[in-house]
Amino acid sequence: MPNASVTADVVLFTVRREALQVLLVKRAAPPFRGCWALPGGFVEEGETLEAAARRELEEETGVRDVYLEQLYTFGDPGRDPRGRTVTVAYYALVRQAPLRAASDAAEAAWFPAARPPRLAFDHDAILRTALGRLRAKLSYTTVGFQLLPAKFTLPELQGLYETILGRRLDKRNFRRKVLSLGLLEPRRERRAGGAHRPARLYSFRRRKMEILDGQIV
Amino acid sequence: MPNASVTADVVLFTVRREALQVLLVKRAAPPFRGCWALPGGFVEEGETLEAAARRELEEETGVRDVYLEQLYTFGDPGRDPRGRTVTVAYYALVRQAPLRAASDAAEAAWFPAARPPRLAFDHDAILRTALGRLRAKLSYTTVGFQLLPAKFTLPELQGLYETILGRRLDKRNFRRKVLSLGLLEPRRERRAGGAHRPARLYSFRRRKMEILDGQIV
DNA sequence: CCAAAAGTGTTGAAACTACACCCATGG
DNA sequence: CCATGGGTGTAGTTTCAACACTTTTGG
Repeated sequence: MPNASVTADVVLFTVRREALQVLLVKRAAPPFRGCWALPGGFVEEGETLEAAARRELEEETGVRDVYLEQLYTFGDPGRDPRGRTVTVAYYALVRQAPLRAASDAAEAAWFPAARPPRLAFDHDAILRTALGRLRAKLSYTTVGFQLLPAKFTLPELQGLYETILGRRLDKRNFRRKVLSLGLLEPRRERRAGGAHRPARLYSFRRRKMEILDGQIV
Repeated sequence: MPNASVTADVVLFTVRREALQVLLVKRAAPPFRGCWALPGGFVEEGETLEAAARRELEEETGVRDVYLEQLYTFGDPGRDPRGRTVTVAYYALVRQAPLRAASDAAEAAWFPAARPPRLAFDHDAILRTALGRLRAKLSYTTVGFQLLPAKFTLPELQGLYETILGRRLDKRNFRRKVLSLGLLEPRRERRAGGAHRPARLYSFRRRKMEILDGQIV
């Protein structure tokens, strides 16, 4: 006696061009046809909620192997004109942004998370919830590290935090705290980059990543 | 095109006799007939998820006006033998425990949250999740205050924290920190209680309750 | 007057914030 | 040699944990 449709939607973030970006797809079918929306869709029989979120994300955008965490469940009556729909929202983080060129079903693109276009359904509320959660978790967990590639510099890590939190951080204090966590492995190489002094590269020590949830910024 | 049943279940905690207790109901119908379970049931048409949680809680146990917060959504296939069921779990806190005598539908009773009886479905996992969340939130929010009556003493508040966290706290440090929050209004009265020195009563200043989310213990 | 719980201060350690200069590199 | 971003240390403040005795009451 099913009484509702259950969907899994994903708020996928990345950082590009000094800004937090969210992945949206253009809806190919009504309702809200042609409108931008979070990737997601109906949970299939025999499939866990998280598996549905991952499947929909990959189907619609080609993105896989992301850090994924359940966010909140939205089920107000009237949020979907087709009938009672409950969506279990997830938020996810990826390093780079290799979108599948010309995805079969829908058009997908990155948008600034702070100023997204008009969204379908109540997806703006879901996005705001995800933003709040990401900012909060950034301060007391290491989730933010998921947004960087395997090797990165400390200025890059600091810039990431500043971008998401929307405020400047003190260079010396930031370095001291991050290094004191003992999560970073300094590497011999440096970032060749610009016309100036190259920065040292670091990588993560996987072991300690899970354990630690101490406050960072 | 509904594809699942959606239920709202509630993990209601209180503190009685020096222990954290959880409210359970005995199932009157199969599956798991006669087994203890979390109060909850199907979300009705035109009803928000939270409203469903409150309604089910009151219908099955007579308890209302509780502090209620969405916890997590459980939807693994196979968690309900009747078919695909997704449950949006809430956790809730109440001060006393005025159970409705002989509720119409089900038998309801309090159990120690740490050692519950065998539970229906995956309700043991839901309970564990709620316990973890409550302990975590106790440390950095003021949710725990929801478990006390309007007037209470500092030793009572401290005992509450010790009960939930499962460890002893230093009396002087605890008082200093709690009082420094400026949330408590000392009252002229004292608790008459035992054969010993009576403790001063306090009440909450409602205004600041919502604002504050700083770490407490 | 005694048993039992309420109440009260200090000190050392650790963590946080604020702050300014030198270093290394490519052009 | 210079412009630019990378890199480093200290001092004052605040927060935290550990710790023992005096006070008030009922019996």
